[in-house]
Amino acid sequence: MTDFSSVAMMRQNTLRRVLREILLRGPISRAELARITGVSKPTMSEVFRELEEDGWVQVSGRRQGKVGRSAMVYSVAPQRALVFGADVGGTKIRAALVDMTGEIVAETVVATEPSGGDFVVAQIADLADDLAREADVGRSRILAGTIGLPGAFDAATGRLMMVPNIEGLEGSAIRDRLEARLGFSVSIGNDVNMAAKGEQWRGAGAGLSSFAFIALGTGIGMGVINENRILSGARGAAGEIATLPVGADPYDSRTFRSGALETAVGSAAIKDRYEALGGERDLDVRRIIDRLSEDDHRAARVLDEVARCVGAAILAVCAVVDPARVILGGSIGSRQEVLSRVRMAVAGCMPAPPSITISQLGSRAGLLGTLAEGSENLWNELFEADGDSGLVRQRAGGEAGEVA
Amino acid sequence: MTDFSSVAMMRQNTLRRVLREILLRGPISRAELARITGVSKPTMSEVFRELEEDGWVQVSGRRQGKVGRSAMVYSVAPQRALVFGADVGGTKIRAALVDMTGEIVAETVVATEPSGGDFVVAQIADLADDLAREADVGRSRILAGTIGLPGAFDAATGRLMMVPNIEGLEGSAIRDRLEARLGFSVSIGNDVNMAAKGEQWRGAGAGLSSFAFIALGTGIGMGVINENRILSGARGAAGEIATLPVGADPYDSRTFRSGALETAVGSAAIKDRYEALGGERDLDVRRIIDRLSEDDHRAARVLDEVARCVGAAILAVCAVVDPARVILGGSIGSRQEVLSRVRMAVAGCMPAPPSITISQLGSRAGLLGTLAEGSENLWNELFEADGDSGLVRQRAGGEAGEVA
DNA sequence: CGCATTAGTTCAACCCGTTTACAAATATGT
DNA sequence: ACATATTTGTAAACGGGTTGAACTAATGCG
Repeated sequence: MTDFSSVAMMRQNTLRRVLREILLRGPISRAELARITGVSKPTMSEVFRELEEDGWVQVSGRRQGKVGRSAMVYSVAPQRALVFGADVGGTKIRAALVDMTGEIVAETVVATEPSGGDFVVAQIADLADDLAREADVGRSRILAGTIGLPGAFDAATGRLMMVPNIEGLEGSAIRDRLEARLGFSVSIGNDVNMAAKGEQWRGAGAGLSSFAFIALGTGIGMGVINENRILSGARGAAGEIATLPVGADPYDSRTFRSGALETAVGSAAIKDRYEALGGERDLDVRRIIDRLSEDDHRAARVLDEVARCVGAAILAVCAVVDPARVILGGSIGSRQEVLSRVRMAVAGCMPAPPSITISQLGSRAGLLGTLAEGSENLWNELFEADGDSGLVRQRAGGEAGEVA
Repeated sequence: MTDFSSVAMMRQNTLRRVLREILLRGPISRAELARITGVSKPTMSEVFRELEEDGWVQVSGRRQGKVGRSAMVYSVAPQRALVFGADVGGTKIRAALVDMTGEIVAETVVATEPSGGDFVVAQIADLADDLAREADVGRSRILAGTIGLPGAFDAATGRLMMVPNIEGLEGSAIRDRLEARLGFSVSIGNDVNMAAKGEQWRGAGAGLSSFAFIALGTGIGMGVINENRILSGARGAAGEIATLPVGADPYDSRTFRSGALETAVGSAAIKDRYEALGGERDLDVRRIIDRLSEDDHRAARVLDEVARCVGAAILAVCAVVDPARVILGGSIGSRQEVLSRVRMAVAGCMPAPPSITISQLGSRAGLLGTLAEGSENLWNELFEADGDSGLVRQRAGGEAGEVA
């Protein structure tokens, strides 16, 4: 909305406007920016002085070769503001730091603390410290962070519900706990939603404003992006498609709690189906899919059945949210053998099926999503928010200083 | 984003900020507003002078009874800016004008021009004229409008697709045509989405930020509100749940084009089912439902079957978008006899079903939704947009004047 | 009727951005 | 090599918008 109209706010706005343009347009001179934005040259110089003093921009060269005086070229100091992202899974935590230009300056993977709860919170905080050290930047330069977690984060109550795999987080005010430990503003996202966001940032969803990401592995889950926003639902449970009435009778008491679709296409279901057809016992799902190349007709039949269920699920998803594309991920969903069968199935039940592709980022999708989400939040805070974004501290009798 | 920081913009911002506060806080004095907003008294008086000169605010009384000098109390001139809304159906067009306080100042219903196309466009334009006359306001005071239409409006291409019931609109750039005729900025919305918006504005969705509205009549359709925004989908086809894989095999070639769910629960399906059970022929669906009170076991069985399908559809919708509530509307959906059966069905397939209620606005829901949507658009244009919102014309050697 | 209190105006001062003018630096043409 | 056109960047004067302080106006209260 419109910001405060006080005189002091005007400079704050100019600072934001100029910094944003430098970020968007890359290395640029003051005169050039003055022409583009309409801000006068004297003001531009003054603004650059403040931004440079505060460490936001730095000289990155001189423009030469053209007629006239050579220009000082400035660019944003990428490490002035960093964003922390972490994708917390039941077994692994992936974490990284990204700078303002979108470059990942440090990344790591560790095993999740099996004790869960506060141990995981502490572990995440340590990761932030480690990464800052690794990237050789001040810890205080991390201004925002996003944590991806399995489960539904209810923004209204601030609590994380339905958390599988990690002990001691069910019903926890995880955001507040993390903020207290990390010392910067934290947002929480569902792991599959984050994977969708990641694919949009630099994966199979690049350039799309509305699409769905379906993670098909042990279980099944979905993240939907609609008009560039994550579809969250009233309790943060949107995309929990395990319960879709597909593959089994939804009114059957056996599927009442576990979810019809998941009992039809989850890893356990695939194994069960394979064994029921007389296939080898205790075989990993990956191995079952591998056997397709050995002309295992049982594996082929099982996969066909699974694909028909996934196809119907995609039909349902398209009926409700109309995605431009469906991206398949997860250990099963990202198999080419599954994709081709799903495409076939979808062609059999939809007159105008969406494009269907495989995740480009694999297991890193979730992490990249948290980085994208965190960067977006920081961007909004710096450039879109009302009032004082704390870009450059108001000088009250002193020098300009740190960020809020 | 942040607006232009030029000096001239500062006053524009102050105007917007002040006008918005007056709208939100109702009748208020200048001194009071100065205290609340932090804007100084001299500036506040100057701003009020401009707003009054331009007709945005007017004196509405004096504050007396308190110690000290009595204050002039101002409020927004409600008819300074009006919004036009129209819900265009196959047989009827409902249209209305709403002022800035949200009060409907004129409303009408007419039969839709059967010739369709340009005739309907002209008809809508005439309605705007008629309503302005009826409300006794200048036609130019209508600053924005929203038209609800059946079909999917693809914002990317600007064209309306899949239009049933109205001739000559398929594939049309309907927004541009309407804007040309109406002379103010127009937005297009799907009729069911508009009904959902209407229920949120002043119906069964009041106070909810995420819910679904399901229209069950001749066909079946849905509008979803997620985080106060309409879920549109990539091609504006979100909520077209006629094709949900419920009630029939989605891979059956007979339901390939018509949609599994719609062939199971549409009016035609209900009649067919009833007749197949040996019920009276050529009976209106409304009459079939009426017969429940006469202990017609065939009607009961048909309705139970339909409710089970709707229940499974709601399960699917909840799995995908997690609404806080499902509102049933349309000629069939708004029947109490249907609601109770659907509630029963849902309890049989969901551990934690959403609340399910009947539309409070009936056939006016769509119209109210267009008014809500149009008001929201105007609000954004006036108060949230970048740069010059044209609230008060820049004085260039003359008096302040009209709006853009 | 005087006083405390609140509403609203006048005026000088300040901050920010712009315009204009000018100094500094660089490529180009002769 | 040198003048010239061109561009960058700074200095000074100016103007618009907001503010704080001082002031006038109006009202309730004792």
